[in-house]
Amino acid sequence: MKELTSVSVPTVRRLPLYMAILKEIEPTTQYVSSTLISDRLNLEQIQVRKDLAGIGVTGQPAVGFNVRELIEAIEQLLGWDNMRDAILVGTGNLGQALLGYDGFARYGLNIIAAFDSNPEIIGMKIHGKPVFDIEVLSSLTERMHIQIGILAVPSKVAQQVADALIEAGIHAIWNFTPVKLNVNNNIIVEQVDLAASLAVLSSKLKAVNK
Amino acid sequence: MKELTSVSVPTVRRLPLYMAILKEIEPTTQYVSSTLISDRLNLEQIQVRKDLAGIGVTGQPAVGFNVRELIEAIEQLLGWDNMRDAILVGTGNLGQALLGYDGFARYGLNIIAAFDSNPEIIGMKIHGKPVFDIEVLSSLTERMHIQIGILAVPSKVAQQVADALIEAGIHAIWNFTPVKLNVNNNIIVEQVDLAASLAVLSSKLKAVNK
DNA sequence: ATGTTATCGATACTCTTATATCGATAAATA
DNA sequence: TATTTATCGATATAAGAGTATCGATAACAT
Repeated sequence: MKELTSVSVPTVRRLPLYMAILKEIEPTTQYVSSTLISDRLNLEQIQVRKDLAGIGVTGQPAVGFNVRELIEAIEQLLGWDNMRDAILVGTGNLGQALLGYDGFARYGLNIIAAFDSNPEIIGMKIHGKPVFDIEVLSSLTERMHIQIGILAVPSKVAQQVADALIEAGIHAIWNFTPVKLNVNNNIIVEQVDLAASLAVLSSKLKAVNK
Repeated sequence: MKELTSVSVPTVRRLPLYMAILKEIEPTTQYVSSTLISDRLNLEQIQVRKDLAGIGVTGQPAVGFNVRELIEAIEQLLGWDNMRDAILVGTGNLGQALLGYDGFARYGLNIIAAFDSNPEIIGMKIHGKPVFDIEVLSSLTERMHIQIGILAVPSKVAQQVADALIEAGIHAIWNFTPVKLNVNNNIIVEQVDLAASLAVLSSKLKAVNK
């Protein structure tokens, strides 16, 4: 169970899918084949096998992969084995929804607080999480060594708030705005681009309709 | 302005980014260069140019692309030129947030109603949108010829609700669950996979930290 | 008027990702 | 015990996406 080169992004994106299946079958199954996983996900068998090889686990010909071993390897690679604290900026619709989503814990993410600039919201709690003034961002992040910032602010201020996050010591930004952020390349940015996703849906629908 | 082959998904995903810039400069600018766009988005100049060529617009050497023409081509390709109606299923945290997000209008999407199975919510309005019983799904979708369904239900029932959506005549599913849906290939599925996105962020952070 | 520069289109190349093939292994079956 | 079958690893091939190069064009500056 060693990792030689870094795992590709497409592979990493599929790992949570594999994980869901593995967790489901774990109680009753000791070995799993790449075929079983690929069938359930409508993927190619060889793609699953290559992904698993990529994360450093080896299977046994004619037998399959050890389920427990796979789970541990993926958990370790994704950091789901120990919790990471994060803060969220922007308590609009989306920000509030993310604060209330209890599924992140399963993925090792713990949002400990939110920040906003609206005086009417500062000091309140949303889904049990305190909302602080964006101005005091760094006091919390630095004291608690927070590395992850979730960006859920309006587009117009996205870049500016991102800069503030980095200034406050954040290393990784989960960007829910449709803005391509301009940051140093030592900062990790992962974007959830709803506009892009909708564009794909929409263009495919358009292509079918005519 | 003709489209020869279908535009690639990566290209489509970048179009909204281009659009934001085009809309911004439109009032004051008639021609735009691929360099200007690429600089503002930290992309390669040639990638922008190839994308624009891909959607069927031609520029003028030494001059650039006509801004108005670009906007119209992209709007047409993405279907932003005329509104599409959609329904949403699942009024948990995420569902409610999507109902309240007013930015979709800009992308030609209009959520006209929500559906849920919880009797306490059925009959209410969320962000001004009515919530109906999931059981009466088809009566609305068929009457109004709705093509797009937004799936924001718990993972356990995702496949089952997707089947119900298709049964009710939905052609395209915007899937916010982390479940890989199993559908006929005449049905369009576009997934917003937060688990996958978080996995990428998390693995990159893990790689940096050691 | 002439040269320089920014720009595009077309073609070629590289890199990453996905898929196919084949021999080896061990379980299950005849 | 022999044969079939499902499975893996390794290597090779194909497909897709990104990037580089070069000649042509027209605006701008000299």
